[in-house]
Amino acid sequence: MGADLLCGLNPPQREAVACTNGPLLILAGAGSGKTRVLTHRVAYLIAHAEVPPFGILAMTFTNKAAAEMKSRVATLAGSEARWVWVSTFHSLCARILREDIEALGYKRSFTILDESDQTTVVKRCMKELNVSGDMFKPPSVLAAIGSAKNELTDVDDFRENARDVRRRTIAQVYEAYQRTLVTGNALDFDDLIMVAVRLFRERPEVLEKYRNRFTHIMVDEYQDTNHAQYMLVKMLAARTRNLCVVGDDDQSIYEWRGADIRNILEFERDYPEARVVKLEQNYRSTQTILDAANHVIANNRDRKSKSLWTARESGAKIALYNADTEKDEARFIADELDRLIVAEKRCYGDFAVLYRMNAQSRAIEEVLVSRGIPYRIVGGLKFYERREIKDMLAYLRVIENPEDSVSLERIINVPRRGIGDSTLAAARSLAQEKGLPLLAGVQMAAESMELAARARNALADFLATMGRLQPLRGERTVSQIVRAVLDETGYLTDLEREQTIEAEGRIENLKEFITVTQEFESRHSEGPLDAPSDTPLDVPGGRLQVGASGPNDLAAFLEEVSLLTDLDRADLSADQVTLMTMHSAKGLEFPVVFIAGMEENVFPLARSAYDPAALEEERRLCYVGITRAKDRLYLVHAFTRAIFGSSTANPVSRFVEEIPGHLLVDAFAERYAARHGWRDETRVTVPGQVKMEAPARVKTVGTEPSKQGASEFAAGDKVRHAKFGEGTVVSVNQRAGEWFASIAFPGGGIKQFLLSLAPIEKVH
DNA sequence: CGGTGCGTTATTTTT
DNA sequence: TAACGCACCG
Repeated sequence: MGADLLCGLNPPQREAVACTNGPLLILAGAGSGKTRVLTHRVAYLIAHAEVPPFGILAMTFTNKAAAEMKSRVATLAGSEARWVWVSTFHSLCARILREDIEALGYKRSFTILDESDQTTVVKRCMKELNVSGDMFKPPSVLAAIGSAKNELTDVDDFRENARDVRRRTIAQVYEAYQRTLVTGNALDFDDLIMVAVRLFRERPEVLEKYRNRFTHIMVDEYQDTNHAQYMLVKMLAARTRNLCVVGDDDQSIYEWRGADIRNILEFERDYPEARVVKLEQNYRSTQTILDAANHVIANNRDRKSKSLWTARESGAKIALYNADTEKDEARFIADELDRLIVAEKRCYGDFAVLYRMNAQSRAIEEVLVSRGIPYRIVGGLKFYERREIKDMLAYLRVIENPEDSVSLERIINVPRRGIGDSTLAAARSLAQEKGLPLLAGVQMAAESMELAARARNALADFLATMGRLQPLRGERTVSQIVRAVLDETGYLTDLEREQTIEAEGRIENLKEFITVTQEFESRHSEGPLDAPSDTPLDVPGGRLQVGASGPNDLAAFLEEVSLLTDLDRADLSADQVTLMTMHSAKGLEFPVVFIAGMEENVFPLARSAYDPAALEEERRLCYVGITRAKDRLYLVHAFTRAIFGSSTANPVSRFVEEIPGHLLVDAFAERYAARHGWRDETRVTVPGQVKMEAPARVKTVGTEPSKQGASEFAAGDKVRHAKFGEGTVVSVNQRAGEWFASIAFPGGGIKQFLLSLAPIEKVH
């Protein structure tokens, strides 16, 4: 059996699978069969090394990766596999904390806050502390708090290390924020990890329990771990040191979110006895695509050198298309897509369109809709972030955890019941005086003579409603509770009364939400599958509790939902074109990939261009994007792009320049022009609302581009414009035989000019 | 209290 | 473009 598991693997893969003891670092390039190695290794541990399955812990970042690994391990190792713990970092920590968090003074019914909840709390804390929203943007304050938590820096540490005014102010907000969470018995995503580490530190006997349990630990995407996750893994693995981490420093694209690339670069320092295996054979892409990826990434300094190779032939060249605008870009993509469906008998599911920012999806979507091409968007507007869904979840959370003040604030006046800001503020201050959760403050306020009778009645009504809903917890199934909330609160009636398309959409979403709860119930009523009665932790499959609708159903549902993302709901098997950011595309592959927006200031983003570390991360993102493609890759850039309202002209991305010319082919010259002829995109909108007429194009394929004006100006030149005054040439680029210059004016932004017409002269 | 309208601002986001 | 915060008014 053990030997079977080594069949069909290449030598380094085999080495990684068969290395069952001690620390192991697997450097797995893109498409090198990483998941295959991980799953085979789990099966091998069970079958060959006789490791009990419940001693194996495999950690991933996404539920999707966890689910895939789980099912593939099941295929290889059979029913034994369900005892293996395959879990995301966050759900592992959530489960550990549900068991033992009481040791730290939280209750086991704690709520998990998502990002929008966090923003709400931070904004409120800033307001209470009179911190100016101009100087301190809530998202950046939140980011500072988040990265502190990722570094395991608590409020006290943070305050002590706050040197300047800014940091000291943030320290105050952090303190207030954390106090809000603690009194609300709530944890944010970062807390899940940080508090778990704290639990291990303060309760060695708890750590000991897990250390003894997990004799073999595996971590996927190790390059994306942050310090807290690193520490968690280190603590868990300290006894046996049977730690296998898999990652690729070239695919580290979450540094901005706290991922610490040193975790992988310095693994051998942490574990000097570590074995290192490099997987460099790529089974995914053509040689041309790999060459391009290798050339781009070679421009990064800080990396473990490796070079991907493939046994596949070189394949098609990478098609580069210079679109006029983002609309033309979308049109080109749709054209090529249709063409390949016929010419190469492709299906929609073979294609992915990748971009840097979600905002770019719009133009592409519009064209796909108008052509009737089926597509799916990953990311962007999320199901669980829709208002009505968040409202329902907030009700459920308050029912489950009445101390959850964040959720309570969300729903106390939804639907409208006449509880306004001032009433709420009164309740809040009453609660704060006594250090009690908000609900207690609401109860006091309802009886307080300080408040108007109308406000008191409104509060009393609300309390009565919640009083009817609260007892349903443990008595009814989740879907029954949701229905009760919709009815009792009048939420549904209000929406129905609205009679708008928007309201109808919300009702549809609520129906969908009920379906989600029902699915959850049917999954959980299949009865105890395999849970031994001695410890509820022994449930494989990421579930908190097993069994028919019991008292903890709601808790389990809420936990599952808080840790779920849209990606987990997306059905990637349907025959549709996939649109998503390059970040979301990590770990996926497609026969044909389009990368849109290959322009400076878009990709790489303008703010990353001058920060070497940020630029390297952008480049890794580019590497990830390129290596998603199996057979064909398209790089598309637009001469001008309307984004956030105004249009800007950007030069082609430096990443395109980093690809050797012989790997590229001009898609326009190759076929697009031949099929369509030139179009007459004549109007170019430039920043500052200046509209400029460019001559209609009368060019035919093969005509030499005009060289006129080419030598006149160059980047860096100082020029004077008749209207805008002195400026500096940022770039000069050619388009359809005409030369354009981007000129920066002090204080006036960057404007685009047609050199043959614009009133500009050189200044010496 | 709650609705309207204006001005500001703008990555990426595994959980 | 579009979402959100804030100020103002009924």
